[in-house]
Amino acid sequence: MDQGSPPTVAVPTHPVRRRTAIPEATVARLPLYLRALHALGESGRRTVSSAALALGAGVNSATLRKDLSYLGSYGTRGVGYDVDHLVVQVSRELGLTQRWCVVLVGVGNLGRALAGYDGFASRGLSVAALLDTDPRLVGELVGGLVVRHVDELDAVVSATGASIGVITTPAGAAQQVCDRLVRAGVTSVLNFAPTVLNVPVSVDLRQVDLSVELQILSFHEHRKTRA
Amino acid sequence: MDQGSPPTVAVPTHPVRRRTAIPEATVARLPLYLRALHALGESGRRTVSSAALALGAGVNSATLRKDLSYLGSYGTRGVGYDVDHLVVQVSRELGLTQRWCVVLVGVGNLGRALAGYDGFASRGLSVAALLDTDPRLVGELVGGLVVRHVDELDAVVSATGASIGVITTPAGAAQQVCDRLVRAGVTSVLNFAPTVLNVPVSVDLRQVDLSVELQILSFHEHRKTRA
DNA sequence: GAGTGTGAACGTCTTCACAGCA
DNA sequence: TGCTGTGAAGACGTTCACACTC
Repeated sequence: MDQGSPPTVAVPTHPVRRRTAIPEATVARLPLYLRALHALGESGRRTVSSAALALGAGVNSATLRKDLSYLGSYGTRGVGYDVDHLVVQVSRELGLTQRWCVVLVGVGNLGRALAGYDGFASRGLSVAALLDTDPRLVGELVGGLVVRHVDELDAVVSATGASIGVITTPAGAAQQVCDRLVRAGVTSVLNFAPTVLNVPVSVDLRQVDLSVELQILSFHEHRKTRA
Repeated sequence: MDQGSPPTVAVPTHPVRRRTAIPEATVARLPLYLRALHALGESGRRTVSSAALALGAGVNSATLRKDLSYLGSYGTRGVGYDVDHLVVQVSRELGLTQRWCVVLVGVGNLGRALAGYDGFASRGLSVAALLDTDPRLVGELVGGLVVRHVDELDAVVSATGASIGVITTPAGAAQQVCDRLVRAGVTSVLNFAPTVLNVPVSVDLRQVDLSVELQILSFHEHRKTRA
């Protein structure tokens, strides 16, 4: 996807490319494996088979084995995977062995939910700053952080070295906030506002629309009633 | 997928099957089209081309045309699609022309965010009840609804005729809540708790893990630093 | 000319099935 | 024997390219 690859047998342009690139679908499942592995570790399991781990992550065991094989051969035939070792490997692959600072813009209920979410801190992600435009919120203490005004965005990003921005503002403000984030130096954006955002190609963007999920369920409910 | 289809030319077992079943990937995009169409409608547009609508929804225009062709031929060659008409067609396909009642369990920040989300009411989805176990929350007014105790779940589902349940509890409580929802008669579940849930095959289940998205971004950030 | 609808090509993802190793 | 690692097959999804229509 980076270099236009010829339609013949894939010859790496750069001979010392680690392994084959990890498929996006695999990347999206690694966090699920990590979650399941943490749960297993806490329950005292030292080792786990692909079947058991797949169950805990809610995927097919063949899918899991193939996914893990992209990272390397970390299993033992006849035995399974060492839980602790696999946690390290998956974490490393996801870049969670280093801390990523996150700035969050929009301190509504969703913003608060994310700011107070344990799942981040326990992984390598820490919410370093909360920003909003509402003067009534600025200065308030939310999840141990003082809410700052959006105008301080540049200063905040510089000071924290944040590279990831989360947008939990209303849809109308999202593009403007996004532009500011990008200008401040953020290179990845997670958008919860129900709008399509435009970013430079160098910036990674992910969109999450909570209402989409419910509408998909509506479709399936609808289908049931006319079967 | 319902009937085991022979590997030869697909002959419908039931001759009066409406059209070909709509792919899941298409279903997942229909809400995006609907959102873009509503935005266009509010800005006064009467008609829209596949290119323009695709831009507003953040997808490729060929993908959009193919998606819409699954619903029928609602476009006019050389012109485009009638905005209002398409809103009706997409809404109908998603089952949003009827109201679906949703019960939400877990009135934390995320629960409140969802309860107060405009995007539901404006579509066919209405949050009919909020439930929690915390006695301090029970009785409180949140988004115009009085929070009820989870023990009232059966009564609430019966009274509202709710068929969709949303779980925004901590992970530890999710499976138990899910079981209760299913026993109460809910046939679709949307789970935000970071755990894999087990449900009967007759129940539709969707999982959303907010931390997964950030971990995916972490992966991409990590990849940038070693390029 | 403008823009939809769609076969065909292409790419990606999943699953099977089994060789190979502890 | 038990379970991983992986080629091969198949299902699925996307994109191209163009015939067809207004």
